[in-house]
Amino acid sequence: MTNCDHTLCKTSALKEAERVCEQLGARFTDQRRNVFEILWQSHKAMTAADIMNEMTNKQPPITYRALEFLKKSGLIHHVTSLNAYVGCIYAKDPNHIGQLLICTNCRDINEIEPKNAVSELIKAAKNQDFTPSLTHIEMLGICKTCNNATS
Amino acid sequence: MTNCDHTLCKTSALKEAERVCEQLGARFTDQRRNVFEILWQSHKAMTAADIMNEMTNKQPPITYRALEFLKKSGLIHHVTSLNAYVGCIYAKDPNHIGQLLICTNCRDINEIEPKNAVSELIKAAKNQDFTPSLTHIEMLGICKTCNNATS
DNA sequence: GCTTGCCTGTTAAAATTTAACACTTGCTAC
DNA sequence: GTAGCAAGTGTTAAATTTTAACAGGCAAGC
Ligand SMILES: [Zn+2]
Ligand SMILES: [Zn+2]
Ligand SMILES: [Zn+2]
Ligand SMILES: [Zn+2]
Repeated sequence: MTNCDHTLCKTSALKEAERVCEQLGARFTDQRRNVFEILWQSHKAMTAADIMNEMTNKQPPITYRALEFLKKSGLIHHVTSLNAYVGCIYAKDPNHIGQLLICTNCRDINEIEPKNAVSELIKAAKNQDFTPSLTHIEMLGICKTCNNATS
Repeated sequence: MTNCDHTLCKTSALKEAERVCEQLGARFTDQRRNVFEILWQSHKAMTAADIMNEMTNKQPPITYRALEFLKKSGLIHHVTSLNAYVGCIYAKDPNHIGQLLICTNCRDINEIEPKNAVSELIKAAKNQDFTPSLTHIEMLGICKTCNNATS
């Protein structure tokens, strides 16, 4: 997501977050907004500690509770291979499966949407009589920008 | 992997581990073997603590070092969404991408091999000029056995 | 105004992972 | 065979990450 109009990107994410909370009958409180805005400063993965350091109220439970809420609400993704977090750009679609291209050099994350890969996986799961509930797809590697920089 | 002849399964995994170490010019030491055999008692995900509890030498660094080695050597997978580990059944192929069906009820893991899903992902990555190095594909859900049990 | 449920603030503690460093072991070169 | 080296271990402790527990506050509905 290096080529986004990020001001716009962030604004619309905030709008979407408010809408989702409204719909869930939950509140988009100061703490939750604080975490959300910090994450949306960029598309880079941030650990809980990274986020906590930038928060107004820096106490661990505050941070973890907000992260937990945002994750459950589908507003952010937990990047399991880095144990970090990133804002979700498909929050509109609560059933989408996050497919993350994660740059190990700059930690920038590009969330893509190839339905094909997912449908192949679901097909394979069905073959094994496996009923999926939550899927993580994460590719670690080097992004376009970092690739160009080193060459 | 509920339908495997597990004695056989485990024996051949051990053979393979010895071969891989040989080839890497590394040693399959007592500690590494200890961790490996504990993991291969079943196809269930085990946390570092689970494993440590069953080891002869129960000191954290011993456990973590062995896990690190086995992971780097491609003999086990780190199951990032559970922060746990499981033996790899495709260790012969050092370049394969682990695709794990993880039962959240019994923690049993079925490693599958649909090349289609992977090739779709790689295609998508290429479209973004992203150079992948390590990919995690993990589906959490309910396995066949557990499904039948509850119905 | 009072209840009820959600959310916060605060203090600790538990769980997980890593650093540092001295020591041992197996191998190779002399 | 023995000196030197790299790989692996043992041990102590600390850093990092995550969670428990509980008291208090705030907003919406009766
Ligand atoms: Zn997403
Ligand atoms: Zn990058
Ligand atoms: Zn594997
Ligand atoms: Zn199961």
